[in-house]
Amino acid sequence: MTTSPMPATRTKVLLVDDHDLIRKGLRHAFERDRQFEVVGEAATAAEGVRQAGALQPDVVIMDLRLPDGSGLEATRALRKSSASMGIVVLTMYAGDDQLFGALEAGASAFVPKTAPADEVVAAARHAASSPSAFTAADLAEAMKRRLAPSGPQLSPRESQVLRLLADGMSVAGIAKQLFVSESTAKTHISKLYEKLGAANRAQALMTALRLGLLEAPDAPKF
Amino acid sequence: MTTSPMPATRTKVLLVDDHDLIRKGLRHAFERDRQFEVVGEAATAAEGVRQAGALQPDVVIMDLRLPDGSGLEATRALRKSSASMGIVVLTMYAGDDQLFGALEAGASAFVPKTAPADEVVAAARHAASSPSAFTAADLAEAMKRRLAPSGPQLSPRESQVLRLLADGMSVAGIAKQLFVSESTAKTHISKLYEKLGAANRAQALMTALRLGLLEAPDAPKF
DNA sequence: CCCGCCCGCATCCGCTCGCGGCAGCCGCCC
DNA sequence: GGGCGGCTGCCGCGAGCGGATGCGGGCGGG
Repeated sequence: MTTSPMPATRTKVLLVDDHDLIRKGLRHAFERDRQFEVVGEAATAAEGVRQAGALQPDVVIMDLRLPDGSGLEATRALRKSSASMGIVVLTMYAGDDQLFGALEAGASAFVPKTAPADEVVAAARHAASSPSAFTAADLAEAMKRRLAPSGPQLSPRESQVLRLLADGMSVAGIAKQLFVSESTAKTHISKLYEKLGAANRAQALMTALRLGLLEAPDAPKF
Repeated sequence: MTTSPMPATRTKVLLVDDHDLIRKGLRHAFERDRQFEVVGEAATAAEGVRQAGALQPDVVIMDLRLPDGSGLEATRALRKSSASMGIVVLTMYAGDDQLFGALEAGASAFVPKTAPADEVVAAARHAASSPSAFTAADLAEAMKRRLAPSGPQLSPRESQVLRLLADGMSVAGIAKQLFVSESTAKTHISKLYEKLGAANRAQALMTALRLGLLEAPDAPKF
């Protein structure tokens, strides 16, 4: 435990979040603690990585949802450039399955934005001292979620077929796309049905969507 | 324009947002301005309405996504109890179509959380003086989005058929469910394809999902 | 009043789909 | 080495699907 105060050099913090309000909230929280010094703010992943390179912060507070791409990518980049940097990942949704991704990307801690501001500071404190340490609870939960249910495993071929089915392709079309005979395409489709417990295209697509095996069409809301 | 400063009595502000970080950011922003005084914070819609009744704030900052229901409901309730209260609606997503809903519910302003903190304060200032005034830009955009594209209109029967298709039902099954002949079911399906520009079930389902005509299966994320 | 739309029903036709069965190839594990 | 499971590939069959077209009734707006 680094319980001893650090009078000379304070822990440098970089805030990466596209919401100005959140950044200001974080800054407010950190500035109340004399251990920390907020050395920069960034609203995008790219800007965050750039500033991290320039400012060499001890801890980065990283939002996962950023306008120019995933905060996971940025986290990966940061971890690659520095193994000792503390990276606290913030996420909007508490039950986010991206926890697992954050772990893989090399985050040091994972805090939902619903948590009180103090908790972010506490996580940052912890991350500054032991940057590669998720809490046991975090790990346990992530593992439980990933390993237990793990829907049906699709072969590469089946995944391709699934995506083509989602495009409304016919058997003939799929066969052409994959350079195989129609019979083969049909076999793949049948296997797909079997694994998904579906009896036809419609059920297969809906089930695949439900299991996250297929990218949701995600309307532009108009 | 109430440009004159208010030395005696300051504008009372109530913050309603389930994220502590955001609340702290807002509080920070408002406390820098001597016109305002943050008189309360609430993390839920119910608590927000309760505090609004007790504290009688001049302006309420209201998040739309709250744990115990929509901020829209709370906004409606507040507006019902007081026509003169300023209500600034905050939302996470800039292009949120809930802008329209916020307008209907009686909000005074609409600010995305990506906006700089100052803008929220500015909106609150504006809302305090003219609580029922959306900006022209807000209105124009909401109208444009609502009236212009408005995807294909499905008849009630077609919507039913669409939902049954999503369940993987066959023509015969659909006919039985709807107590009509198979011919009729087929007719509806054909009409559906026509309206959705689809040639088969798969395309119809994906298009319907993309247009928001069909509830996404939305996995429990494990 | 007529026109357009939604609903319901029907027939014909050709094509596609989904199913069952079969088999070669590869990697893994005993 | 031999067995086994998964991926890939192929065939034929019957049922279901999609397209085109026609008919009628009810309801609402120009």
